[in-house]
This record gives sequence, C-alpha cells and structure tokens, in this order.
Amino acid sequence: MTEEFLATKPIYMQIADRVYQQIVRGELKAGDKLPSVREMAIQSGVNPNTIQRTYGEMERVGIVETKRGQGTFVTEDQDKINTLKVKLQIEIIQVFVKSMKELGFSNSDILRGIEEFFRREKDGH
Amino acid sequence: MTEEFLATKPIYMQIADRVYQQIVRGELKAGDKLPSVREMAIQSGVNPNTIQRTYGEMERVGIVETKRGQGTFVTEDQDKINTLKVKLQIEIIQVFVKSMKELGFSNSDILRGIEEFFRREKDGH
Amino acid sequence: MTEEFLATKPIYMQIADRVYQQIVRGELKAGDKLPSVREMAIQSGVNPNTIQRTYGEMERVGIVETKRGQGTFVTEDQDKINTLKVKLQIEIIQVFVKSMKELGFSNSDILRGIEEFFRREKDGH
Amino acid sequence: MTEEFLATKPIYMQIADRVYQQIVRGELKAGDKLPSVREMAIQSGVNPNTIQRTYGEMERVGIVETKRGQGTFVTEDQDKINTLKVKLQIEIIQVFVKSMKELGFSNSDILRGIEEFFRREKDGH
DNA sequence: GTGGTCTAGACCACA
DNA sequence: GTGGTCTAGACCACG
Repeated sequence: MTEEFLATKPIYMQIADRVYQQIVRGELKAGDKLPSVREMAIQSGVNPNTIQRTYGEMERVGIVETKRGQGTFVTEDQDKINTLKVKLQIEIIQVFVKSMKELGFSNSDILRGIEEFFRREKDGH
Repeated sequence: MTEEFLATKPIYMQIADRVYQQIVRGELKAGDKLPSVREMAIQSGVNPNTIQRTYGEMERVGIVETKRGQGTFVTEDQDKINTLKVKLQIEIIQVFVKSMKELGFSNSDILRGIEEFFRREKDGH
Repeated sequence: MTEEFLATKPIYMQIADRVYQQIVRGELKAGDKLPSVREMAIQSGVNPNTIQRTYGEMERVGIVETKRGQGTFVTEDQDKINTLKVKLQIEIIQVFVKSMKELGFSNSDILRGIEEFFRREKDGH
Repeated sequence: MTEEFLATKPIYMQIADRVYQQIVRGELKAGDKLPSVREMAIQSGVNPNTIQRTYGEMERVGIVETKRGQGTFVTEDQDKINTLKVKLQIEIIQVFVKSMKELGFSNSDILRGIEEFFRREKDGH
C-alpha cells in the first residue's frame, strides 16, 4: 500500500535527463559522440536495453542523431539545444513554483525569497 | 545496481513534509490536534509504526507536542511555525537553485527566468 | 551477404500498420478499446514486449490513448484519424509512383494506366 | 510464429525484377548480352545458383534467350518486351489498388489521390 | 564495432 | 485485470 510514495521517473528517463544536463551545460557539445549503448550501460550499471530506450527517446526528441554503424551523436542543430535548455528550465521552475505555492507563498514572496537567498549566499550564508 | 536511481525520501519524512505544509499554510493552526497515530496510519495507507516515526521526528524538531493521554498537537509557539516556514522555504529554494546552476544558469538568469515564468503564467501560459 | 534483399519493416511497426488500417477502414472506431497487450500478443503470435512497443508507438503518434488500469483506446479525436488516413494514403502512393517511374512511366502514363485498369476491372477483367 | 511477418519475395525473383526493370527502361535493349552467371553473382553478392534460377525464370517467361557457349541475351522480340512492360505495370497497379481499397478508398478516390499527389509534387512537395 | 529488434520472464503501479 | 518498466541474452543489418 506504499505505492503512492514512490513516484520515481523511469530509469531510462533519468539517464536521458542526465545527458540533457551535460548537453545544456556544454560538457557535451553539438556533434559530440555519446558513449556506445553497451558502454553507457556499463557506466550506468544498467541493462543495454534500457540505454537503447534512453537513446531512442532522445532521438525522438531530436536532441541526438544516430549514424548507422558509427554511433549516437549530439545534434548539430544548436537551436534544438537552446530549445532544450529553455524546456528544462521551465520544467524546473514549474516544480519549484508549485512547491512554493503549496507552502502559501505568492509570486512576489517567491521572488523576494530568492533575492534574499542570493544575498545570504554572497555574504557566505 | 539500480539503487542509485531510486533516491526517494523515506516515507515517514514525506508524511512529515505533508503535515508541515498544512501547518505552514494555516490549515493546521497553533494548538490544533493532529489525528491519532492509528487514524493517520489508515488515512495514509501506511503502517502505524511509520506514523509513529513521523510524529517522533516532528516532535524532535519542536513543531509538535504530545500530551500523554490526549494526543499530538501543533506547537502553541507561533515563532516555531514561522521558523518552520522559513526553513522549508530555504530548503526548496536550495534544491531549485542547485538544479538551475547544474543547467548552467547564473543568479541573474534564474531571477529573469522566474519573472518571465510569472509573466507567461499571467497571460494564460 | 543476402542482407540487401531482406528489408522488412520491424514487426512492431507492421502490427501498428495493421491496426492503423483497421482504424482507417472504420473497423475500429473512435473510442474503441484495443485488445490488451497480452491478448494482442497471443493473437499475433508475438512477445508482449513487442506489442507494448506497438502501442507505445501508436500513442506517441497520438492515434491511441491509454487509460491507466483500463486499457488502450482509439483516440476520440476524429481529426487525427482523418490525418492518419491521408498520411497512409500518401505513403502508399509514393511507393507506387516510385515503382512506376522506375519502369519508365510518366505521370500521365500512370494516370492512363490506372484508368485502363479500372475499365478492365469493370468489364470483368 | 514470426514467419508471418517476413513475407519477402525470393531473392532470385527480386533479381529478375531488377533485370526486367532495366529491360523495360531500355537500359538493356533487345539482343543485348547479360552478364555471365558468375559475374552477376558477384555483382549481386549472391550464390551463382541463385542467379542460375533467375536466368532460368527469365528464359521460361521468354524475355531472355541463352545461346550455348555464348551467353544469355535479351530477346530480339520487341513484342515480348512490350508485353513485359504491360505485365509489370499491371502487377504494380494491382498491388497498389489493393492497398488503397484496404484503406477504404474507392476507384475515384484513388484517381483523385494521385492527381492531388502529382499536383503537390509539381509545387515542390 | 555500431544501433535496432525480439524474446522470455519478472516486477510494479493503478483502478 | 490494465499498461509500463527492467533484465538477460540473442540475433540482425550496416559500415
């Protein structure tokens, strides 16, 4: 009866998110080769099929392209990467704002909260 | 090897968070009585022991007091409630800011992102 | 060394095509329930995972919707069904026209050929 | 139980079709010599026996003649070539019309569909 | 070597 | 009962 409390993203999505992060942060650049399915599977301690799904998902989204017999590569299309960055950003903000509103904070409360947070951060918390 | 991908908070903490929320939002006010351990256990579909830990945790933090034979009550000390609100807020902001920085956003990027988000929210997404 | 001569669509796609046909022909109507993954797997003599992929693909395309714990259903959106019909039609025509041009027929040859074909069909070939 | 989903023409027929195409398009003219069985086998990456069957099939149909010690030649009989062209055309049209009718299209739907297709083709897709 | 598909069999969450 | 995810291990086509 504990189901309600698990709510984790599927592993193949978590791994995709991790790759998305690397791309958005520039650790993986346009045109870079990703690890092979099998290698990534070992790195992640996961079955190759799961990585296959990850790569499939990322290709569907257009952030990655596969060249037959050669491997999987980050798209050359910088626009797609920028769009991805925006999309991930919005996703995170949505979750954050929702949590804050559940605590009873208004939009301006939220902004003030973050500004305050940055101020303390600067002063060595 | 899959443990790495689960990363869920313990259930008793999740339930505590939920109660904290109700307190901070004023749904549960200073001095209000919480449901009994057994009742809460049924409501949450969880073992009473788990709720016992939840209540223990909340008492440790001082946000709740148990009066023997009477039940568990929200603290009368409004300061503690206010502090709780701030603490929860900071916790959420920390996670949020960390995620945003992992995507390569600076402090001012973050503020601009949220302002933009609120602007779109107002215009009906 | 015979690889070049196989060139078959993956099974999960072939099954999807078959379902698309049934939908387009009206044998499966908007809102109808598809067989369960397991049942369809038995009917098709295929592993349930393969059907899962078929259903996943059809959902991605938006022609099918899954209701958790209840099953998979043809979309209620008649527009999507109409679009599907057009897409399948164009796909078939493309293959056909390509074959005809490989035989050296021009566009008007092709039209005349089909008209002639229909004429004979009517006269009891 | 997967046999049902393969449904590929035998290789020797696929190769025959390819030769038929060349003849019908005039790339191979009446009286032209075909490559030797061995050469063709290498070109196609196929066992010579397979090509032997291909040539046998084409001879049976009368589109090709073998002169002992000299090789295999396209028939001198232009009528047979013309007939072949018509037969191949009808074959393709049959398959096409069948597919379209399986999608629920009528004869006039089909004609309109192709005309529309040509119109778009001309306008640069 | 690469990615892509398929099977067999397992477990999970939702309703 | 439903669909969804995951593993293990196999085979294929492409370059």
